[in-house]
Amino acid sequence: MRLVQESDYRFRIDPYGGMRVPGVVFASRALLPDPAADKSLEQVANVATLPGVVDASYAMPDMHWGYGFPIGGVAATDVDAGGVVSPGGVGFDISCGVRLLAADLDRQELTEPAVRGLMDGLDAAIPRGMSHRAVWTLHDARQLREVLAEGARYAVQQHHGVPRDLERCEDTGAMAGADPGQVGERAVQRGLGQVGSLGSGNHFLEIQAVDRVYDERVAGAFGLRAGQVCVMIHCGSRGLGHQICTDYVRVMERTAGRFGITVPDRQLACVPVTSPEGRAYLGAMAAAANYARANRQLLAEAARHVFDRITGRELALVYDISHNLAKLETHEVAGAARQLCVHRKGATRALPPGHPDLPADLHDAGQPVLIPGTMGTASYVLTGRPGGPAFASTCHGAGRALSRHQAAKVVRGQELRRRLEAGGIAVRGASWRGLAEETPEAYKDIDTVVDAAQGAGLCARVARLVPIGVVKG
DNA sequence: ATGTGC
Repeated sequence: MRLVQESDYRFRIDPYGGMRVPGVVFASRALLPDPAADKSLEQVANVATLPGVVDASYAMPDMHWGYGFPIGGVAATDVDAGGVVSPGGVGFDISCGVRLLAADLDRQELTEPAVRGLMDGLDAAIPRGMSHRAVWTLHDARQLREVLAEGARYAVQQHHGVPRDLERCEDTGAMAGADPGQVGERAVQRGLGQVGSLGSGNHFLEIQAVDRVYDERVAGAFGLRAGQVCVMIHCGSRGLGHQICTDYVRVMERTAGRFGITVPDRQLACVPVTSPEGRAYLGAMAAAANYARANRQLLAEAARHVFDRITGRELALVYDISHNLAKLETHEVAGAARQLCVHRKGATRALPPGHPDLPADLHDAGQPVLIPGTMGTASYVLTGRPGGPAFASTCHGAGRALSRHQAAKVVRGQELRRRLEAGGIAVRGASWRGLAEETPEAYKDIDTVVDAAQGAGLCARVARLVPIGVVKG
């Protein structure tokens, strides 16, 4: 493989083997993965072999090794030119994403006892880890179908939220094309008892404060100001999305050959978007996306109740955006508008100012892009930039540098909690082992990743947030 | 990420 540096934050992999387009990696030299330990550059090249792929197989600065596609990967296929959809291009945690809420409260107003009260309240109110608890217990599969079809809209209809919330959700809270009938029985069973639960791994709910504002005008449009207290929620579609991914990888492994498709890695199993199997996957995937949105809506409501009880203040939704999704979008390719299936896996949509899909009050500001940091480190709010080079996409987080196993050997959970609390960050975990696996040393530096993303022209910084307290899945 | 593996 030949990796050519094109500019400070852009590398090109020239086509070789079956690659139909080049690979493009947006990163500084220091952020590039170590090929001895991480095969994600090879994965960028593998993705470039997929039928119908256009422009390039892209990777964001937080890229690392994933299932088939790299995490931090963006690839678009031309729907009307035999373009494929691949579950590995979305990931197991379908529509994993981030929701940010802003309190009408400044950091200085938040006393020590209030922080403790909030953290204890959230500790009790936010189901997480491997427990079987959730905010909502659905009556039956019929009610789950409503969640799968209508997402956060259904939660708001059921009075778990206010209509304004939906204006600040991607796709106003429900992805079109969701087809609950394509969701298998096992996925349904796993999904029934998990609406309103964080899960584990890198999922969290944090109380944060706006540490720095880079663009006052855009931050103001997003409802953010320096010193403001916020709540960030990072979670996905739990066992339901995982089961859907498992089921459809299996279906596509069986049927890809029927369409004459061969791939360099069986984890890239895919079928044409327009095939019955492709349509079925996209219908089930959109249903899982809606499940994840309802999940975040319910957890936000739980946090609102705690904030109201302890501080008497409200939480306004800034935005809710996914970073694991395939979407049918229109983009210009070689001067012509084409319908594309844009896979973003560990990559965030970043609509620029003026984009027609933005709500009217964000027209001049662009889409809020929410980047969750590692436990104990900063998170970012960004916005899209006109003429962005990767189908209006940017990074999604810090990106793992050590495996879970390696991370757990670096530090013990108890010690990590003491360290964070000594640094003024309150911690409410789910398990000591889970905490240790998420130690900041196991991740790349978020500030460096965001520098590279902005330097590559993918996005622009709006605000930096720092943690006050973390409720860890 | 995941009732953490075939």
